[in-house]
Amino acid sequence: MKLGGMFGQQKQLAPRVTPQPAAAPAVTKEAPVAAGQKLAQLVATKRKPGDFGIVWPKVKPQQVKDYAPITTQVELEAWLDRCLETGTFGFDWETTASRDTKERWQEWLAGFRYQERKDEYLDHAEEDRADGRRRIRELELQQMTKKQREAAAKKIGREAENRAKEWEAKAADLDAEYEFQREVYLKTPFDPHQGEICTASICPEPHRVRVVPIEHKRGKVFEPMLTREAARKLFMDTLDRKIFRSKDVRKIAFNGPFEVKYAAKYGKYLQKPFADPQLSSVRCIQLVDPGRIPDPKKPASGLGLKPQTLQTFGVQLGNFEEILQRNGVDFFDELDASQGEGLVYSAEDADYAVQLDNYWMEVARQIPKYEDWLDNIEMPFGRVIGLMEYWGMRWDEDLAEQKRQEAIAAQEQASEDIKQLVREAVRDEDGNPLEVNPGKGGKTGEMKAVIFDYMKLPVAKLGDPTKKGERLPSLDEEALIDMEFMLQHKLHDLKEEKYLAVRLPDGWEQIDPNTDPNLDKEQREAIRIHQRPDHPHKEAGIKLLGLMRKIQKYATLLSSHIEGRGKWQNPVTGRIHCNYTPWTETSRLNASKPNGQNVPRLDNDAFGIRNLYIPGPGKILFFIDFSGFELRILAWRANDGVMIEIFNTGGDMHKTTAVEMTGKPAEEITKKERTDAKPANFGIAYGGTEHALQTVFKTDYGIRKTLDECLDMVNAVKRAYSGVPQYQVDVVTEARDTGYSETIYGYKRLLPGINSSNKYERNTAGRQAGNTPIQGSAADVMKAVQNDVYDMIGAGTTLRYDMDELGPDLGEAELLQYFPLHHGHTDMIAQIHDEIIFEVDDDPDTVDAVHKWVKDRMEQPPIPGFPVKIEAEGSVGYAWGKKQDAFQWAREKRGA
DNA sequence: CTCGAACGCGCG
DNA sequence: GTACGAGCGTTCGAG
Repeated sequence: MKLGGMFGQQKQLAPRVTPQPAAAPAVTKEAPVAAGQKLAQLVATKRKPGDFGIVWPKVKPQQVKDYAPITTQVELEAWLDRCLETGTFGFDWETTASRDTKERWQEWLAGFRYQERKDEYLDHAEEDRADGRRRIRELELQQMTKKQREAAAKKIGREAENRAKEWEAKAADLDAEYEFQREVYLKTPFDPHQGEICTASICPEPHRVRVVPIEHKRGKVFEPMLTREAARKLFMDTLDRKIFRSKDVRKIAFNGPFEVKYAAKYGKYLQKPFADPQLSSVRCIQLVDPGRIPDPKKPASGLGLKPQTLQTFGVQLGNFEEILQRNGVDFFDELDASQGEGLVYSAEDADYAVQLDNYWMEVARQIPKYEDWLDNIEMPFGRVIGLMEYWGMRWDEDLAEQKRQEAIAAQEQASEDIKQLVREAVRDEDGNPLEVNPGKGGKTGEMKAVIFDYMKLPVAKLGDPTKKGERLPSLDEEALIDMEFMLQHKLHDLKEEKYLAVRLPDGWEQIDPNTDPNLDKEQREAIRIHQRPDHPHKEAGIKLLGLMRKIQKYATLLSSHIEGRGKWQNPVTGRIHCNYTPWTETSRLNASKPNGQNVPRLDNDAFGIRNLYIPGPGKILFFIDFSGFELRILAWRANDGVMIEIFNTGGDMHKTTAVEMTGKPAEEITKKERTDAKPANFGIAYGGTEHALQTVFKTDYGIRKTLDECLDMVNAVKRAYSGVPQYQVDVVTEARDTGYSETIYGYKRLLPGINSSNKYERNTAGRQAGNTPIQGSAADVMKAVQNDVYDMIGAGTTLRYDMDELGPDLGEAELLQYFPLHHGHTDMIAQIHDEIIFEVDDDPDTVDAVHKWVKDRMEQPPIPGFPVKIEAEGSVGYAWGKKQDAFQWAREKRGA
């Protein structure tokens, strides 16, 4: 190694991890000292921003493996006792298509008649060709010239070939459909509603694993005298009794949500401690070795169990698909898991989950607060993800179809109106009415040509300046609003808007703005604008822009929110199970396939899509959300006395802001003035500017304000809550030093741009530094709450299960009072950042009990001494779009 | 024909 | 050129 590489640390962040950590630069760059001394020394040394001075864990060599199958309950109990001794339970499920799923597949195959239909199509193709050849031969018998015969033969041949090709295309479609369905079928083991656990492996310490083959077509299985259902139940019950409910055993699974989801299928809940080395590894790598993550949007990609085991321990694990392929089978349960590669494959995952957990938690301990955050917030939250994915939300298919038809009709009507309007307003080069294709959303190239080339409507806004290439005119909602405004007021440039406020002298119609000596510059401009003729397409243009806004709304609602959701309905549950991941920059959740966190609000949706989300039979939806959550967190983080006072005394922050903006006393603030203050308040948390505020007013509130007015408002907010701008300066200063921004429980977001020489990058990073502690702390607090909800559901479920087994003990009223939450009756099914959705028995006592417990938990101070009151509000509904107050509902229900 | 960029829009 | 975070559907052009 070159000396420059060892000591020249200009650009160095953290060293790269290698399979041989002895070679890692962090260990070798300084004189060898004892680890403790070294740590102390590193703490004392001033480090570069983003450098955590990690001492990479020493990797112990792999030992001879003790992998073996377990086939009896006695062996299982003994092995779990071992886990109790070590305090470690590394585990992994192998799953397969369930019997029902396999039956459904066989039925589908039978109905699809793949081979039969394919043979039929190909026969038809062959017949068509043969027929063509026969008819060409017949031409010989007819009276015609050679040339005629050749032409006729050519025609017949072409027609026959075309018919044959059509049959072959049908055969190809059949192939494609079969392949598609088969791919879907082969993925069913990932879905607990279509799959089943066939094998489990259990690791109490590195290198020692027992594999439990529960249901396999070959080899020994667990308790072979039992039915497979009974064996699986015995296995899960035993795990639950000895391990899952224990608060002393660390349950470790790589990609924990998957294991948790399958546990939920059997009504099992895993109490903390719960570890997932996928989370600990990626979270650590993001901070100490960010170069290892090529795509920050998908930080876990390339960091699965197998690549990590290779990179960290130098061990190449078996490949699942290859093993199946080599054995010529579709699913794992067709292999023997009691010996050979089936056994080894199962065992390895649990073994290396434990080893990776050990390794990365040693790294986490060297990052301030990270071990705590991972152990108490982030890793246990994987259980919540698994649970919410397991349940999903019921989707009202019939109503959805009705709404789909309505949306299609609305979209088509808007499309027809646009076409007709363009025909009337615009002629093509030949003087004929112009035919235009508006597409689904009215944003095709043809439409752009109509608007900007034919009609020459004014351009209000150009495309994204941060993107390379020419800035084309924008047609987003803001642009459409501004274009309409410009037509109304004869503006050629939006910058002229300010002249509309200029007071015109009497008789301005007759004044020549170019020569009159009594005018100032502004008056001249104003008169010039007012004296302009109307745009030749003023009326048609305004109508067209209105239609453009409508068709875009309909297109979005139809494609993304009706059709785009319905297609994800699970074939078994009929529900929509969206996926969640924690991979966001602020530690928030995200949701996908479909995104369950962006369902349109009723006030912005002509079709009421939230009403398509309904509870299951005998159930009701219970919603509870933090009120003003991020602003409360901001009040704490900025330590702003005024904001804290407002939130703690039930005051009205929007009104207070309005007072500062208008200079009027609080009693005289009008409803409009209060509404005006709202976006300004929300904006400050993002480091908002007057420009952004202006856009929000225009697009969300339909109010036009000048930049100066918006600037005044931004300044008013900063004056009213002086702690906030101070906080924003302080947090940036700190981030420039440390290289990161941090949340309440310790998540850290690296901000490489914070010291950039590029002003834009630096400012962006500065706003992120200010926002991350707010948005990220809100996310952390929500995760802590949901972790406790999960634990409570687990506790209630366990208690009721034990009562069933051991005989009744408590009455339902007591149960609801002390353990209000339990599986299958009070289920947590979704999270939308500051809101949790539950599906609960349609019973006022149950709803009240859940409401009371969850509200109380949510309103606890996030940390001791937290100065701001936290409030949560509950509501219920038989559809997402039909919320009512939860306490009132329960009262009425009891009365009825 | 497939894939990705650009654009636009839904949510907190 | 100036608001934070996220996912997805449509359109269009490159490969």
